[in-house]
Amino acid sequence: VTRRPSDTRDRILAAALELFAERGFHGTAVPDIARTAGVGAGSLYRHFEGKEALVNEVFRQCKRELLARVFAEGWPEGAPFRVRFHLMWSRWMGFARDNPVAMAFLELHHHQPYLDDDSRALEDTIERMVAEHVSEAQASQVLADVPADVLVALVHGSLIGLVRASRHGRVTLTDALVAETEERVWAAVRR
Amino acid sequence: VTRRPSDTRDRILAAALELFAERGFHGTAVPDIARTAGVGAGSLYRHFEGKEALVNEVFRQCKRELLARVFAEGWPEGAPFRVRFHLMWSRWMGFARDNPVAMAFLELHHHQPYLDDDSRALEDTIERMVAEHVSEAQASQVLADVPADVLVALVHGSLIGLVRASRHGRVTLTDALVAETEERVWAAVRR
Amino acid sequence: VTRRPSDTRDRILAAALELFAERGFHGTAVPDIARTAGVGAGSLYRHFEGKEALVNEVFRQCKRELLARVFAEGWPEGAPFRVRFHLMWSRWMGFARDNPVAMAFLELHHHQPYLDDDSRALEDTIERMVAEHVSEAQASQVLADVPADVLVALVHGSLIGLVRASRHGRVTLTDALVAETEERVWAAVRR
Amino acid sequence: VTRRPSDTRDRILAAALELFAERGFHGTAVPDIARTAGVGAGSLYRHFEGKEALVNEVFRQCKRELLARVFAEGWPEGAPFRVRFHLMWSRWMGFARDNPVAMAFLELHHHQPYLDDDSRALEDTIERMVAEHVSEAQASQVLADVPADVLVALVHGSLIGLVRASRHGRVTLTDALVAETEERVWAAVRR
DNA sequence: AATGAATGAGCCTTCATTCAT
DNA sequence: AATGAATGAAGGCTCATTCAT
Repeated sequence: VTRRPSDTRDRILAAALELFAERGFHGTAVPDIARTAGVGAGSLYRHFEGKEALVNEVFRQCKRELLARVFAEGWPEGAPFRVRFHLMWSRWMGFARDNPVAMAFLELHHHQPYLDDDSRALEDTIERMVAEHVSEAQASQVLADVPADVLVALVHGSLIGLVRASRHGRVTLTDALVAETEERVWAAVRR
Repeated sequence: VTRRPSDTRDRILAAALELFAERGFHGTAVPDIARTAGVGAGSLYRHFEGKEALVNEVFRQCKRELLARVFAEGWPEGAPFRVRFHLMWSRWMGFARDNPVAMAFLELHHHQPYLDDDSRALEDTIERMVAEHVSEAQASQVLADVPADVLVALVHGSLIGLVRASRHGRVTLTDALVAETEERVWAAVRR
Repeated sequence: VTRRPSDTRDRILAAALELFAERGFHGTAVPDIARTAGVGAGSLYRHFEGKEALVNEVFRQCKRELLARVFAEGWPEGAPFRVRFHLMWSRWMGFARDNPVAMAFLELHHHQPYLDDDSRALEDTIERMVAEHVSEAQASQVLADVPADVLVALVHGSLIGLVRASRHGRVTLTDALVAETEERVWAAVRR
Repeated sequence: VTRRPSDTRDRILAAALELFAERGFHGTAVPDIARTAGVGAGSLYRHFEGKEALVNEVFRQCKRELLARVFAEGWPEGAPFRVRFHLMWSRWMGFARDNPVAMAFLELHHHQPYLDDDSRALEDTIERMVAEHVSEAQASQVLADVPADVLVALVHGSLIGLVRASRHGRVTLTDALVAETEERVWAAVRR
């Protein structure tokens, strides 16, 4: 059956996201992706150069979506850092709640050797954006006087910890919890 | 060549730890492990039932070492929670600094489907130990009044975040940093 | 290269029959089967679940062909036993002459532990059919009054003995010889 | 532990006979033989050149024992053929009854490619002895006037058929049955 | 003479990729 | 554009054999 152009491509991307998130890159077989996508094994190679190109595409799509969600829509560039921190935390958590599979995928494929230059560039972009905000806030003496990367590690680590706990069903990411944890993490990083 | 008894086994375990930590379970080939260990491919199967049994053995060994380091030697069972928190944080961080490869391995193989019952039981043991301390501290109104699992996620996540940052060379785990971060994380979880 | 549908499967079956008959199950390597079939080693696994499933398929195919040859075409169910004995002997011998490889295969794989339930069921079917004829003939006092299984063993053993001798080139299965041996074996089992 | 010289060798031969008879040559692992013999894997290579030399030794031992049983003790060289036929049949059957494992081994390893020249020579010796008796009997017009090999095939096949049936529990080789079947097979081959 | 850990060739099988249809 | 049979390199594992003790 012939489908709407790019439908095939999207089905493959969705299936790949799901399986890679669940079993990792090396643990996922290309024929399995094709089957899950409901697509012939050969079709995959018309849309992607190979398995590596496919993970990278999925990776970039997830990262871009996350980036768009956190920073793009009405991001208050000049607002006080505390306000931006609030938006960042709540939107990031919102993304995690709405896209648990994408979040699991990103966690599992962070800094892996099969990620190509484009994917790494995208990772760097995000990290640089965060780092800039933090440095600027430290200059304004809003944040604790420790290396910026330490603060980033604390915040990002806490977020990942919560997301993982939610994936294992030990925590539920309600609005109240997101707000509460924001306060706690803020307490860890403020001056 | 014959070696001193159990040397072979240890060499295999060391090589497996290294490669699994670097490339993951499915990304590591058994012949590569053997070659890294400087051992014939078949020797692996005299000491372990297979690749899966091998990861599990490595996993358990790492977990046990971590457990021993954090809780075993002179653990002050009755001391105030803040004291125990200090020990836990500094020892755990010390383990991470001394065994970065083991730490990376544990991070990568957390809750994977090829872990067997024994490995899972060991994971549970550690989680339960931590959870007990936290619950007890909450009962004494030392810790914030949020679900215990949330506090655990914040602390564990922060620790992992720092370790990962140190692995990427963005942070150096000096004694001062360990002490400083302990204070910050404590600020996030205390009442 | 792509072939006409199911050609690959048939080529594999033919090669497997040949090699299994010559070297036995454990003595035959899957890559050898593939090479003999003029097919990639992986193709075997698209058509059969594995080496064991393959022997079983070959086994069943041989048994079914033998069964069809001996009993199916115009088998005179009500005729006197001597007539049926004649048909059975001559057709079975005919099968052996026309399919010496299949016959060797069946001889070698009789009652082996890697045969599955379906294959065993087929073996039983044939044995039961033979046993029924014999019992009925004994009831009519045509056959000697010894356990039916003894008569079956004498006839089947004689047949196998002749087939094996013909395989070793010590005997040639001419029509005259088939007729002659039928008389001799009949002399052994008649009342 | 050190054993009586040649005890080790005998234990290995016994274990090899048992396993080879059960699983065939290629289906039997050398370490299994050693374990069954209660002997170190290396010891096997002090007594036999390798796996092939071992099967051949077992083969020859079985054949020699059979030969001794049938022809050696008080064989009446000049007696009428019917008498010799009686002795041959009953002694051969006796051997099968007393050494079912050896019999199964011989059946399974008949004419296999890993048998060496010595083993083949031994097979030929027996066949030649039988053939000589038969030819001589045919010259005296005691036996049917068909190629000697046909008669041999009928007798040997019947014997194998009965032995196999007894192994599968469908027949019991009592003295009465041996006598009865001797008469029937004789009926098949006599003039 | 006996042992059994060590070895590596070779086995069965999987899977990323190709290509005729 | 889509398919899926075919491929063969590579993976996990076994086992006949060796050799230091």
